[in-house]
Amino acid sequence: MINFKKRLSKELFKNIPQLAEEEILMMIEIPPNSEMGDFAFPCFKLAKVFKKAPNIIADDIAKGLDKGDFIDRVEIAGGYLNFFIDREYFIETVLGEVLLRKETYGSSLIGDGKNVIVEFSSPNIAKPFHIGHIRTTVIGSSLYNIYKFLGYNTIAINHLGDYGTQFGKLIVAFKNWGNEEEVRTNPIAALLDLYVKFHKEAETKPELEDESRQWFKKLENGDDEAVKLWEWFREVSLEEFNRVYDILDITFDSFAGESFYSDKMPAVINMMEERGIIEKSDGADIVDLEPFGLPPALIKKGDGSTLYITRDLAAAIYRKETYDFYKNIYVVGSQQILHFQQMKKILYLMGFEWEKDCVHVPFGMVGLEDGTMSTREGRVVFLEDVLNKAVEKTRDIINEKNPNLENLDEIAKQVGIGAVIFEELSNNRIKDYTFTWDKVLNFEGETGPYVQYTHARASSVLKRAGTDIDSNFKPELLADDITLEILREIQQFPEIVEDAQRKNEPSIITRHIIDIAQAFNRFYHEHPILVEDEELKKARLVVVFAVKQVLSIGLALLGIKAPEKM
RNA sequence: GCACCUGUAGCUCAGUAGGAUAGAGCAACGGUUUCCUAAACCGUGUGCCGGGGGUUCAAAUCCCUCCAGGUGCGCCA
Repeated sequence: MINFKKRLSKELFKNIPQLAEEEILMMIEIPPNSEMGDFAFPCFKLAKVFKKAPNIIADDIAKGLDKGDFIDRVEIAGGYLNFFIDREYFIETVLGEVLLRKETYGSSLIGDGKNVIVEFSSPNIAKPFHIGHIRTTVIGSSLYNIYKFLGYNTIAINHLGDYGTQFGKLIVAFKNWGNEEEVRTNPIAALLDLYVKFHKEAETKPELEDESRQWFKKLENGDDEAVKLWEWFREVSLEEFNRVYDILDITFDSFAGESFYSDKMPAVINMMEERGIIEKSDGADIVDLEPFGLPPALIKKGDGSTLYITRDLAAAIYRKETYDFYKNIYVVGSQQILHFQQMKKILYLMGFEWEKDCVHVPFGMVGLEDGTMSTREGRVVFLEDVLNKAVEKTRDIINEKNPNLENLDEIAKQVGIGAVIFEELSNNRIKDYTFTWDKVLNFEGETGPYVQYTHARASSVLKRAGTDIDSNFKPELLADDITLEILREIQQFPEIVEDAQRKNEPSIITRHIIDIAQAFNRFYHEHPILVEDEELKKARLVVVFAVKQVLSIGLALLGIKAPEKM
């Protein structure tokens, strides 16, 4: 792996033995402006150690430095030591690396032998799959890809919301007002109607609530009728969800949802009791988390039935036993920060030191322009509608701009869906955002189609060139600022991927491939590629190839297709 | 009331584990196409980085405090 920073820190270490090599590596930064240098080492911190002014220290280090074969020159500016990497060496190494590693450029084996669980999407059975679910779905899927790319053995779990008192309600509603035919033909809509109807009726007939609690109890006890209905609801809902997952091309390794853990909860509660961490309070069982500054966690209701957190505890323990995870990642909304804090503390109190490997990856809420989404009030934007509309719009654009394009449907799908996913993954996940049709259907500027378009352009040039990529090119022909800027971005890509993993933040990759695309479009505009001069053409084609390669890797990590034409 | 998150250009947002003159996109205005895809490129303008203190050689970034918005706090998930 090329790593200029690492090589630099090795050289610097020889002159600054007072610091650890690792420390030096962390201190190396990239100057705000490439004219200042390729890499910089700030000497301010050393001032205290050496009792000298930073610029003098920089000067001393520069004098003792062995430039080796890769440092062209060193400049001192203020307290900074600025390094200029030998251009030809830089060009050769970066492009050589991409040519060598191809679709594995930026991947690594740091995760080798480690199991990482990513729990994401997790929609509720019998409820619509709406725009609010898209974030967990695409963030989770992208994290899954990123961890896998870095060598982790990754497990995607869809923790379906397929259990809980809501199913008692649904059973009661179905038995009172349900119609088998309707549920069969249009499951989610019919079940949602029943759910809404239940709440309306329950306002005047509170006994319905009791009835539904009883039915849920029956379900937990394995009552035949209850289980049968529940299985049916689950099955028809899942069919609808799978349609969306197919469109998004997302797969899961496990659909073990909440119900899967229903028979594993008594054992968990026993463990807690043995540990003596459960207390009675107002008829319910709770765990006091006062010592951690957290409100108490409710484990069991007054009627003895369990709650969400108990299932999550059972799930975590089951996963540890089954997968022996290195990390157990929950891609769940920021509303549940407290829930996961409590869960981790309970695991801690139960003596599981691996609770620290359970990480909640929260994200902000999706709102609508006219307020928050409400399933019950019908104020909801269906994910499938968004995806379909994006594909339709893409088809219109293609018909206008590129009417002769082959397999229009396939490309329209790739670009339309890509636009939606890209938009979802372009901001820091913690930020709340407001869904607007304008935004998802905007295909210009920092968008998915922009990056895909850039990829298609690069692909098209390569195809037109008609020759194989020749790694025996003359690097000096690529030593202009516009081309170098592309190579700097490409050189950073592996670090960017690692950063995205460390922070569980796919948007870092999204932002970076925009930068690469921008740099390439500038290049594309300024430099004709398929020129007479064979040497120049050969060299530029290598750049085009590298850009296409890295864009396609980046898009794949986000879960977006990279069409060759569009 | 308590806890957590957010506050950067008209709008949407970046800002790399404190660092050099705070950057993109959109919107606005102007320009580029007999030439490899104009979903592109180039140019023009805008900032009390929510306010106030503090730490530091250096703060959008760390600490304190206040303000604004959001979220969460026992029988939902």
